[in-house]
Amino acid sequence: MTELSTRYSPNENEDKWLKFWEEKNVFHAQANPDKKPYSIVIPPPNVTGILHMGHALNNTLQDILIRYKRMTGFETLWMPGIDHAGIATQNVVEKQIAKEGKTRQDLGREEFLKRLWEWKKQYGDTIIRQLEKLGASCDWQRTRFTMDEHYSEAVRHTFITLYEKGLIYRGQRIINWCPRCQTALSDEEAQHKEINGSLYYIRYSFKENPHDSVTVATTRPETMLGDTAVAVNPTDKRYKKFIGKTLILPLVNREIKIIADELVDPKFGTGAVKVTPAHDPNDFAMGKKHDLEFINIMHPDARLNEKAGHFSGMSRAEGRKAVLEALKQGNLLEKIEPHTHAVGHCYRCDTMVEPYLSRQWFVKMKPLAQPAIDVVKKGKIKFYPSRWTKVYLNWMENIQDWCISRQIWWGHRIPVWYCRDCHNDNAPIVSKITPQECPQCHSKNIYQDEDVLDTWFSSWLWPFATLHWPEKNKDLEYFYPTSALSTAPEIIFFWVARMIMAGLEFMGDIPFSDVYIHGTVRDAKGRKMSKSLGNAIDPLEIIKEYGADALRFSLIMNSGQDLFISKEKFEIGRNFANKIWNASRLILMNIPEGENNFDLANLNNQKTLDLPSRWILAQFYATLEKVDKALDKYRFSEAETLIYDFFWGNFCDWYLETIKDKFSDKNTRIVAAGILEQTLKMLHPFMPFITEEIWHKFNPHAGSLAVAAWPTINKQLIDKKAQGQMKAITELINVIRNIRMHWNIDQHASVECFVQAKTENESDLIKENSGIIKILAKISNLSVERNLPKPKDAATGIAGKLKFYIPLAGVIDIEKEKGRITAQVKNQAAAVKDLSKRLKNKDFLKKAPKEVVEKERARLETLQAKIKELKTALKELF
RNA sequence: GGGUGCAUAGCUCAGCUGGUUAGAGCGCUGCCCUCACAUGGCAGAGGUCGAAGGUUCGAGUCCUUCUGUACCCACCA
Repeated sequence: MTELSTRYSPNENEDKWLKFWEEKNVFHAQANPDKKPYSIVIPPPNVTGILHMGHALNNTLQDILIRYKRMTGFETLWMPGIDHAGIATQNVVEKQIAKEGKTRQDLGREEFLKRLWEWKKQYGDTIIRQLEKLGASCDWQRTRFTMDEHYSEAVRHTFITLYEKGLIYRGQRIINWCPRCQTALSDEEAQHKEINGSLYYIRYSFKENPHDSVTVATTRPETMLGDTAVAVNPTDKRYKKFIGKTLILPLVNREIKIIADELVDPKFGTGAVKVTPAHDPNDFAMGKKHDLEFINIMHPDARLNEKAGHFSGMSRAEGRKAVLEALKQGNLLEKIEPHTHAVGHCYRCDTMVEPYLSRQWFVKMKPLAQPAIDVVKKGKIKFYPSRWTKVYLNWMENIQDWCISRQIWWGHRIPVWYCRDCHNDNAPIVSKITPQECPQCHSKNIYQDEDVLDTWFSSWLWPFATLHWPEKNKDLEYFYPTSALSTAPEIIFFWVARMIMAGLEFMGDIPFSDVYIHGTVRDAKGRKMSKSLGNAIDPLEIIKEYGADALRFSLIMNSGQDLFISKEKFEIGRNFANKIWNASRLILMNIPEGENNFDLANLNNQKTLDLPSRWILAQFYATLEKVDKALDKYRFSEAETLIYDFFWGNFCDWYLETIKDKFSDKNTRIVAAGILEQTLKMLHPFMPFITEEIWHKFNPHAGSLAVAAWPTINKQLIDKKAQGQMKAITELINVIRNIRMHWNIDQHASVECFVQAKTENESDLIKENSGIIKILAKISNLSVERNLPKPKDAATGIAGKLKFYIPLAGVIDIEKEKGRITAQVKNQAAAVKDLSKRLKNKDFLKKAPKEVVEKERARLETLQAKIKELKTALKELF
């Protein structure tokens, strides 16, 4: 007899098991030649991160995989770690020092970095602790940081290797510039958003003939201050005669030429385009081609600079207003049309990105992309769900060079030095260690590149740099390539694609074979959950209130696609945990102190077990088989639903209800406790805490359930006959209950039941299981006869092939009973009609598979028999 | 401008290779605080599976078109 409280309270248990797991070191992985490796690298959360629902979902998914594989005998490594998140983290600390009224420039680089490291030390492991609370079974001893010394070396090594291969170069190009963060961004970091803007039509007049003009259309009138040409399509008849003519740029009075370029679409706007080579990627290309002047009219913070004449000093928005006003004054603004277009925004601060001409470092991507395309096309790497394959390939096939330099301070400094004496801008010193002098002129007057590398330039090494690459070692050899990667769809380009390229380039092998892409967590209205919208549900709050198991279980329940979350959705997990708790409680209360070997293999002679036991064993193993299959295919919610339905719908609702008075039987105890134990194992990856808790109630001296062996399928115990027989019994009980409810029989009152069995088998089945029927349907006296006259004032029930009577003198109303049965006849009639029609169809008989025809025929017979019985019952009422 | 999802009960979603009278949770109705659990039990109501065509003996499931909706990508100013 074990005393447990009637409600499961997760908080008392969860911390206890966290400590237990840590003390027993159960999540630690070591290269072990006797086992197969299974490894996952965590998508490293930002060092600024706090746990949100997306993390909770993604890390639960990974934990399910890891715990499942650990229990099925793999040496499992789940590598945890944190990303330094360059821009994001720098922004946080900049805000912090802003409160002191200072900027990073005030502090200077060294002092600012000191503050960043202090910040990292203080807050850097917040999210790690939160992931632990979620139950994530990472090998925490290995926790990595993308700016660890080892890791930084890997980053430098990578840069140098690619540079030497000619895959990294420095170039003057138009890049995405965030005027607020004041750094370059990659194309992926500029996120396009639809803007309802305007298209402005501006007149540029000819130098020769100031009364005549060409009208250009632009969405960004302020950039006209940097125009150095107007372009038209060479085939455009309207403008052919003007090519080569000179225009006077309004407001600036610069002479600019009309050039011809097929980049110009004659159908857009007026067919004449103003060309601003320093502020637009297309114009930049034309500028190069036609040898135009590049006039940068902006400061790095997007204020107009001295090149903008008397507009200098204005912000881009003010500048636009002022330029438009000036144009209007000069009657140069022909018209304004509404126009929506997509504009890039900084993915960190949401500021509108400026296409900006500057000198940056780039990675040449095409050569890296090709092998990464091949491995996916060949199926060496598979995406789950598979539709993401196309998204990946499409991006890879159109890949652009990657801008990797950032004008911030927090990150991996670019390992490049320049010499002031020989001005080697074009032959920089690229070195893993800080050089002492210029190798050319031996000058000591050298300085390092001011910039740092894109955060993703370190993250793309994650699957192997966390294993101390480039150093050769056992772990790297054993755990690489990793097995699976789970992440959000928006990370495919940033990270997944780049890891595949890096893995192939540096390790010569894929970084993982399976990529699982999970859904987006949204609120009940379908909006993305975010702090700024104020619609976020804090997973920690759910853990506090309902427990980590409930959070995990509820999140996975509908994780097949995007999740629409509201607080009530977590009740399903809480309720299920409570159900598990109470079912365990029932069993524990009925097991003698000290009895603890419930190995199902110990059941002597399984054939002699009673029907419910044979049935529940069959149901369990059938479920296990399906759960295995679902997990192997990354069908998490399906696996979970299978266990839920089995445990609640079969084990609790039926099995436990049938054995409440049979706990004195040893076999019953073994089956009940044994199935529970096996279910706990099956459930452990989903709900690690409560399963561990109950496991130890049954096995007080056992080790962690996390390292217990996953149950193995015993196909012999999937007893089809028992499943069929139990179905007949439960159906009988259901129909009796229905009749009781229909006639408002007091729930505590017992009734009599007379069953008519047509065969010896049926009769035996009912007799053997009369105990269950009596308890579950509240029957006082159950008699089974081959031939049975209808008792007086009795209700008639048909359950499958069985007909039975329940005497209800004084309760039953003959007219109402007629109505009840007639409704049932009607209910079946439609199906009978449909079936017989199908069975008369010659094409169906000829073309459908035999089994299907047979099945339909059998169904029709059963239904017809049932209707016949119902009709007889109706007659008997007269 | 390309691409990808989704549309099934009042709500949120299952329904895998086409084959019983389409399922679950929540909500709703009725009855039960029965000694595992009211975070519970039992019974029940509720669906012409977005629309129109097509393939097939047979379509929620496959194909085409359409409508609505969500998201992703893209240097037409």
